[in-house]
Amino acid sequence: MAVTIRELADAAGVSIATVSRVLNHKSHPVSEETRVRILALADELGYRPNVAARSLRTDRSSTIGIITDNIDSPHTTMMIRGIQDTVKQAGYICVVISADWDPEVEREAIHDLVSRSIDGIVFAETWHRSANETLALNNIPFVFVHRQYASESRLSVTPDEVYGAHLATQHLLNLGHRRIGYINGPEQFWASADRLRGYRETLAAQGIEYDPALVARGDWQVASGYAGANQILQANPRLTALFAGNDLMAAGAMYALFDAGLRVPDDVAVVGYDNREIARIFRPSMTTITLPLHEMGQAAAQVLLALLGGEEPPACEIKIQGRLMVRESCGADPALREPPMVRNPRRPPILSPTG
Amino acid sequence: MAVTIRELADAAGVSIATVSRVLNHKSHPVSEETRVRILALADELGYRPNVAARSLRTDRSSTIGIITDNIDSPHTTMMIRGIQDTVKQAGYICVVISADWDPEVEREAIHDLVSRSIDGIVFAETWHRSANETLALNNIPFVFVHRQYASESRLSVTPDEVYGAHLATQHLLNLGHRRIGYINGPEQFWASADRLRGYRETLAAQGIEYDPALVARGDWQVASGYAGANQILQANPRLTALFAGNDLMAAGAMYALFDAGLRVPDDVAVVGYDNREIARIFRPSMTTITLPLHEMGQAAAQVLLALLGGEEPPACEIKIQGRLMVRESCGADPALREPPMVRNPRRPPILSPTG
DNA sequence: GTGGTTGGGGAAAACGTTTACCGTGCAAGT
DNA sequence: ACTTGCACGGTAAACGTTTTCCCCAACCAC
Repeated sequence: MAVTIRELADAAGVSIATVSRVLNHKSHPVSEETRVRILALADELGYRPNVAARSLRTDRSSTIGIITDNIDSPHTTMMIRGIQDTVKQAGYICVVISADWDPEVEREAIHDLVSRSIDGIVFAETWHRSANETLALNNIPFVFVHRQYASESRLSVTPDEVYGAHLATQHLLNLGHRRIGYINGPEQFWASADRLRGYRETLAAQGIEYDPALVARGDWQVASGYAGANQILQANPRLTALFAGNDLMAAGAMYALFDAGLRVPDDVAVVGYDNREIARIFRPSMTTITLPLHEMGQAAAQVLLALLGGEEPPACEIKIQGRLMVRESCGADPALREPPMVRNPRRPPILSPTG
Repeated sequence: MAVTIRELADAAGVSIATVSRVLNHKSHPVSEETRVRILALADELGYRPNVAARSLRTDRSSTIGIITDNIDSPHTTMMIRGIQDTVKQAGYICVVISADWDPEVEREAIHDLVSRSIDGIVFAETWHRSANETLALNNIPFVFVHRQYASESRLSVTPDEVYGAHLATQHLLNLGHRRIGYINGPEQFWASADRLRGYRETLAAQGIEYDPALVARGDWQVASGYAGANQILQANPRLTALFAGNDLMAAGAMYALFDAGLRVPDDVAVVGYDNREIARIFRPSMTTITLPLHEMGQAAAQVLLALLGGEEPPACEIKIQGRLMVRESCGADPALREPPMVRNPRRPPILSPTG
């Protein structure tokens, strides 16, 4: 089987204590000579500490848990990637658990992780506050990332939605638009509230007063973007720009504009949010706001690592800013844009009514 | 801290050996009375075996590893979900590692997992055959799922690409089409080879001879679907149907058809492959072949569990069949279809040139 | 009555680490 | 010369399980 610390110690002619000391580079001094000898020998024999034995002794496992409601979501996987990339450098690996929006499953998962001497947990887009006490009791550090409900003050990292909506709105203002519609997500998501706020504040800063007739409410889905755009259009026939709370609704909105005989971006400029895959593929390709999921994962992991190292976390609530991704749907100067997936040399974008 | 087997044994007035025996329901008999007493007490005290200690003793960890090149891919996450769902019922959890197409990272990951007494590994969409010997040496079972290169015979589960292409082609034939174009993926992927084969065999079975002028080669991306469709169209002006090797190329193809003044599905029917998110969102929504990723993950996990249980695996190469997802782009009877994301009551689908 | 079997249970070794506790031997300070 | 301190290293306990070996009582067959 695998080579143990005992065998390594015997081979080096020292005690296992010495080996352990050089490997864990602790305070206890070891002569430079034996140090390099053991290190060389360890490398040669391919020695790898048995993690189970170490965990048993130290009650730490070099493992962090990621609890999410469903790993099968584009949001979640990018955050996981960010977390992994960061903790990996510190020698940690990740176990991922899908809790399926079921508090009982989540609770069970937490207990399981605790019995595995997990070092820390990040809750991605979820938290049912089940077994919160369990974690506190075993004082296992935990962090939230992209959590939906912000009712309590917790260590968490979230996207800066206000800033993102500001970016989108300001971009449209910069392009000369003044009547800018907004299709919001469901109000119970703070993302919706914050994005609406960013939209309003940016307009206000420009001296444009808020007009409720320019705002519709969707449910993040394509069909609601379609309906929302029609609603806004009906109240504002002279609309020149539309900002959608996410890319799916932006797609629906563009379908609606097309059906209304309006061209994008020529007649109406459109900006989405999230930078989902569809934004790249759509024609016209969508200008949108990126959700900085990878960076959020990294930030959450850094907070967790700090906690594990006994440090104070940098801040209680960390907000990560996304950025504007300029593509075709906003009608901005092509020089600013990334090339579209399919450029049509002869014809206007597919959504234009020229056919 | 957590309650140990010692405390549980003391509370029950028995030895730890007895407790261990009832908990692991092994051959050694225990009287029914003490059995229920211990079980009740364990439940009451919230006893959970320390996994590290158990691993140390048994060299098993109730953990299986998933190695993939990049967790941030729609394909991968659905397979992971399938794996998780299956192994969870057997008490296993999953650690997932992204190897980034780097054999060295993969090798390192394998060693890490071995030192953690991992019970089994599934390689998802990857394998650099690094450290294959390591696994064999420690006789850790492993399985491949959705592996790209099939040069060697290994325990693996893959989608039945021939069947999927057959489904698509047959569907178009059933709708009355005879001149059916095909945009293939890059030849070095067996998925491309198999899909092409399914296409050819289905045509042959119908007595239609294979025409190379109806086949183009893409690279899975949107732009290549655009180019491929144009190429086929130029050689076959009377084309009535197009089958694309994936949904992205199907999207590109539909853009090309639109630009050529052709309506989908009225003039040309289109079928994609993979059932990616875009297939649902696109207008017209795409008829496509599902990639049975969840089922593949489940199957792979079942094979692994069988191996872990000492059983013989059911088969060496398991192929999972996808199914036809009928939507708008093929022009089939609407009664057969799932409702599109956005139905337009007044106008034809967006891709039609009526504008 | 003797020997064998069987149901039930305990003692203790072992798994591979980390680490608290002790020894040396040597240099420096008094 | 006698402490004191430090650099270096060994011994052994401990972590919480599983499992081997053993024991005891009861029962059965002869």
